[in-house]
Amino acid sequence: MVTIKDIAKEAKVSVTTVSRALNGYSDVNEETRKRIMEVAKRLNYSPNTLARSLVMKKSKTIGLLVSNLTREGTKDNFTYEVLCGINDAVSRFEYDLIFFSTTSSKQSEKTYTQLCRERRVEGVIIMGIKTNDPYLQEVVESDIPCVLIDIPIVSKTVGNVTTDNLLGAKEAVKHLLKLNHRTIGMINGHNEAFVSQERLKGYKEALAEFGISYNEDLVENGQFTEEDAYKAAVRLLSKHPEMTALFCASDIMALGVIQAAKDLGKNLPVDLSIVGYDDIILSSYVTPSLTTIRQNKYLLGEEAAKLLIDMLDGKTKPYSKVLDTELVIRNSTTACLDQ
Amino acid sequence: MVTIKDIAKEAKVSVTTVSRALNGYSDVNEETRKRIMEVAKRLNYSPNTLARSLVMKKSKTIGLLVSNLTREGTKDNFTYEVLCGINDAVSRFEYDLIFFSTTSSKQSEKTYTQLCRERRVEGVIIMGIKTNDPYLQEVVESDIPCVLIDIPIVSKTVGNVTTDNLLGAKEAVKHLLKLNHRTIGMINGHNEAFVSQERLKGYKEALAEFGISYNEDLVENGQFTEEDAYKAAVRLLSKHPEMTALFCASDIMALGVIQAAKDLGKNLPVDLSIVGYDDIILSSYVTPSLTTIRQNKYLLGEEAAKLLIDMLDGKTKPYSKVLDTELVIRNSTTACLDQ
DNA sequence: GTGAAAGCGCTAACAC
DNA sequence: GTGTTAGCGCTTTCAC
Repeated sequence: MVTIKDIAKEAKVSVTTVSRALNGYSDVNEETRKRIMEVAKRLNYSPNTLARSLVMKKSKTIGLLVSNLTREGTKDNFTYEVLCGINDAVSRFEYDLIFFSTTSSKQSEKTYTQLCRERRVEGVIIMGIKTNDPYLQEVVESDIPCVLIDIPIVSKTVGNVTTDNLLGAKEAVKHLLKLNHRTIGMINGHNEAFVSQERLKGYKEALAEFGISYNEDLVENGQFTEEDAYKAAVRLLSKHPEMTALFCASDIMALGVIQAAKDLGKNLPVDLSIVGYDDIILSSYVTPSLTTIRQNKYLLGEEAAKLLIDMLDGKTKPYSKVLDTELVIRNSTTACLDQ
Repeated sequence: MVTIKDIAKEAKVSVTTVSRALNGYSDVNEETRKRIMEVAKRLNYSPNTLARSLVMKKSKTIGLLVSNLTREGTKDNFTYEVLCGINDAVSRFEYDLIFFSTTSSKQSEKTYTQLCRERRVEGVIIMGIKTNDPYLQEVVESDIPCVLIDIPIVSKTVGNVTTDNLLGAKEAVKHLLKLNHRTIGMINGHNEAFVSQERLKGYKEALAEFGISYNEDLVENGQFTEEDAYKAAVRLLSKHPEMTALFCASDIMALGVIQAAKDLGKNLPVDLSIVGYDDIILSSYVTPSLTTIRQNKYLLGEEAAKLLIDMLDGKTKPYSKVLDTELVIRNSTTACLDQ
């Protein structure tokens, strides 16, 4: 492998000059620069970023920690789309992305800080992590710049990007309320997700605005999975036949709910209106097509990467960026005719 | 940042001994080792892989070149699932994955070899690349170990993993032939994909087996997109009203074909049987649900990573691995009643 | 069993 | 404008 030493020898200059010429410093004679460039090209030289990073203490890499890069994420295109956004932004700024392959078993062996320091990443983007993940505590205490996706923590080194989950959920439920529904259930995710907490708040606020008191009996957790949501829906609908609408904290869960309702002999959407959350591809393909709250997942990733890079460049202190959501009305919701 | 030098000082030994102790060499006194380990832990030491890689000339990283990590890939969960497989396998073998963020504009500035050498990756996995991509030629000539996904090239340093596209397509078309269809069209991808060439061969072979001569007028390219496939289907179905079945080289395209057929007033599947390829999630959700050829995308990624790592470990020479496909029969195909 | 010393490929004072 | 030198953090002969 050819090094700057080889170039130096060939061009009859010192390695310093080669380094300076290659890095575009101004204090190099135009002629020598040209000669050096020519030699570098002829020898097919590639700089060794490992060596450079070692001395500069800058690796130009961003770590990516995805705790749910699993086949379950396939239906839900969430992770993938966020990834696209991150990748596009990161590449625009000449950083490379290193994928930390972390399984829960490995987490116990290696701490978050170790993971990052070993690879000398300059910053980290984290997604899909639960609020009770042991890494999270470390992230906050660590001095490694980091941007969290969907976890509203801000510290000296930690920023985050998320969508407005409270408002999104509120809008979803208000949509149902405006359609005259008065007994509205909710299938939430799980308690270890900030988004679930926020979406529950939104649900409550919407009800309150319409003078309806909150009944915790109408809310169940579906663990963000189709199967659990199916079961939760069956329980909820059996126990509360008066329920005319259900708000689900994710489209995947709404899929399970739709199936449950069908299996219970419900005629959708007349017997039951359903609103999802996310706007995944499948939403427009299920029958009935799903009314939902759209999150711009690509933008979520892009903004996360941009925020992190701005932090790394010292252009900004960490902060919390909240993106808008949008109600998408399809065929799974209709006016309530009861009473 | 604490280094082995700090540990050496603290433990009152030389850096050599620290290095040996930390790396589990046998020729270190048990007591010294224990002391060193204890100090390392107390100082919260993390090894610097950059420095290690520099001297060892092994980076324990695998490059990932994905040329279509775009939002268009969202519908099609292909890239995502392959990625999951790669990630799982790679993490099992203690490698990390580095994502080369390559846009076509960047490709012209930096050659494939440069990209790899700069980061000193030990090997590369490439997917989504077209057969006319300028990088491909380089890949073959380069001495960097590489595994291609869905491109059947083998060289001294290049292996590949793919599914049996010829057989898959053949099975798809034979399924239609057995249902008594005799005028079967095909919407293929584009000529710059090996899989398209193979699937076309499979289509031809199936027809030949049933004594039907190939008519190129019944085949159009749909560029692997829903929109182009829609247009191609409209053209094909208008020009050939006698056509009773269509084989599509991807499910995404089949989605477009279904829409086209509906828009032309066709009653599916009675008026037109459709077979797709891939078995994406949407396939079971569209109406009618799609008969298709299933590819195990996760396995594709997993096998690619395993092959590459085996090559890196010198356990095997590069070779071509072909995975099986499976016909999944749903509601978009039915017996032909014509004649 | 342990240490001194060289070197991986690069950048950056500092001198000239 | 260019070269000398030191050093980034680590591994690895080689000698003791």
